[in-house]
Amino acid sequence: MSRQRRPTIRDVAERAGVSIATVSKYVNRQQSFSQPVEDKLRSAIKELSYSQNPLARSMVTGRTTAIGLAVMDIANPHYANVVKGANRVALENGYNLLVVDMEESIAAARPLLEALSPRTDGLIVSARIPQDVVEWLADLDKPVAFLGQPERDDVLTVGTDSVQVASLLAQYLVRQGFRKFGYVGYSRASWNIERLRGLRDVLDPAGLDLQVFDVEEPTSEAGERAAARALLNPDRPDVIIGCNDLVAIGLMSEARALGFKVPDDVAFAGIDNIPTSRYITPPLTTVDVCSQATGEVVMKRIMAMIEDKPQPEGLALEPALIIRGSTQRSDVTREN
Amino acid sequence: MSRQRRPTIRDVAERAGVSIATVSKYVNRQQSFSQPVEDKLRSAIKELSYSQNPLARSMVTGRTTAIGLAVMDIANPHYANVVKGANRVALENGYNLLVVDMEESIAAARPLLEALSPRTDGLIVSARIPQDVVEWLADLDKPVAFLGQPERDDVLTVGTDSVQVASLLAQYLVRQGFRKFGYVGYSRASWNIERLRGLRDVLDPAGLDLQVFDVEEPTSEAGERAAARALLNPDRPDVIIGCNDLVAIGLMSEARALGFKVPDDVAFAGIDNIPTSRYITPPLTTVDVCSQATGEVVMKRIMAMIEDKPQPEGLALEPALIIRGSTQRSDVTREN
DNA sequence: CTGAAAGCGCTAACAC
DNA sequence: GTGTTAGCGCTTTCAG
Repeated sequence: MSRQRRPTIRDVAERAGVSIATVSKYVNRQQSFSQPVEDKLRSAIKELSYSQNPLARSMVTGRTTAIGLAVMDIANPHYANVVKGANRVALENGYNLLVVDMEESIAAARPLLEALSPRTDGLIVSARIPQDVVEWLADLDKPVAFLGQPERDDVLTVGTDSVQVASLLAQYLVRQGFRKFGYVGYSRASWNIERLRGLRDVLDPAGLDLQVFDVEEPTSEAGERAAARALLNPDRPDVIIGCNDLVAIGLMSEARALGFKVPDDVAFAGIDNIPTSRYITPPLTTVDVCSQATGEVVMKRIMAMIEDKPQPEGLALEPALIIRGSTQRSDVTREN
Repeated sequence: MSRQRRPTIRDVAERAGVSIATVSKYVNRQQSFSQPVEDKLRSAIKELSYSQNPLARSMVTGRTTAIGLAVMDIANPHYANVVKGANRVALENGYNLLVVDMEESIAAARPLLEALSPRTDGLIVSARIPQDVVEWLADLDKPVAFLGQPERDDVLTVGTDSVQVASLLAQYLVRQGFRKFGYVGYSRASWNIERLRGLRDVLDPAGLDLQVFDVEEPTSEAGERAAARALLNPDRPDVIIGCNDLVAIGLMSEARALGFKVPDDVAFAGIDNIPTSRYITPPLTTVDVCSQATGEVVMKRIMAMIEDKPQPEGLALEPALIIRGSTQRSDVTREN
């Protein structure tokens, strides 16, 4: 019905009897105007219900006031919370956050980012992307920040330190008296090797055993499928660490289905501290990686880059051990 | 360092020794070329790692090949899964999905959508937005689809029928022998009244009691806070339905913390069938509202609108009852 | 099959 | 204060 061409700046200029430059300046509040001109402008804009075309504007200014955020899997609550944090800060500062989901697909990353990049003033990207894409991004005339573990000095990366996160967890578990460790990792993730190192840094010196398993995707379903491998062997670990909470939840669920008592037969811990980990039985011990704060910090940092301001100080992300029932055996003195 | 301007079509043309028109046609695969030209084009593009600027393209074509999706809360797994479904279909068909989070904030909707709209060929919007924004969207020169319950005939809405969903659940619970019902709703959501009606359609004729409570936000935390109100009264329900799984999970968790046996003292059910509902204890009975399929369907429909094709057939969304432990009392004969 | 040229809607000098 | 004009990077007639 009312489906018609959007009015342009030229329509407004004609109607108000002024030049298009004047309309542009008015719309962008760039100066003051004589009363008659201002009145005509206001009514012309209202009558046509004109609004700026941001695409055309971006073409000439080179700015979009939008920031892109590409995550590996929006269905992972960790990423959803990163988005939450980033979104809030973006909105508070007059930016729009445009989120795209890469669906854990490395191959799709490049075209997705190519399409996203020109629509934004800056890009926030999950770190687990191929090196050539990282190069391409770094060469881009556009601020880029990565989510995750720093790998290069010349790019900004925000996230908790994976080595530290894993060590924190391992130290606690050692103190709890666990002796045989299992780690169910996701070797396709860039942080996997760091987390493994964090574990080994603690376990190796103590001479403790670590069995390593792998999932094909970092989900609860994959965790469930991996459980039997880790549990049904004579040398079964007495505590199993999932590379993230999702995996740990799947592992623990399947362990219980197989008849194991958690944590007495086998204990479980995860990493991330997603909301669900509090609600399952037993509640999951994990490490809070500050998902939402990560989003906030990366947003603040990329805004500083875009606006050529100095990087804000005091934005450190401190991972925190969250002790819950999944690692607190009844036969062991509890800490804390 | 190498921060330079993105290469333009002109750079490619120059390098390949052809005109920009030729480059454009090549990039858009609009015709075939002589072997030498094709070779030069390919290598020039590769060497410069050129990619089209979609903004400039949109300026002239009027199309963006992007579709916007505005959700109320990306941290709600239901929406995250809608995004998943929509994203997959979009990608398969050469569109980019741009997601924005409205953070459950009605006020923020309008400006967010105004910013999103011109960047897309069509908009998918969570239905719970103010009427004036709906009007504005409907008058927009752009296909729009809503997520949720149909409220107007002149706009496309995709989602499972909330009345049906609630009735399905109520019928089952009645068959299970429950007599005193509780519903913890979220009155700010447009679907709340429908869900309540679906419940009443079944309970009223049977002369069964329904106590209604409300949460201030549809989250597990709010569910936890609401639990005491619903449980600590002499006339406590024997089954409590959360308006969604998140709320139900919070309710059930707090009920257990208060010492109630679930489902024997009090049973719980939710709506949505989010992944977590399978992993908690006891597993949550719920109704699958086809979150991911909703995203797929709405995407297919809006693509049809954008491309002026007839609406695809056979895309009905059939909600399904998912029976789990949270409503299966040991003293009652189990069905199914 | 290839190229020249006219814009898409807007902003940013630069004149007046 | 206001207007003129030259593009932003690209597609699209229309010639050749």
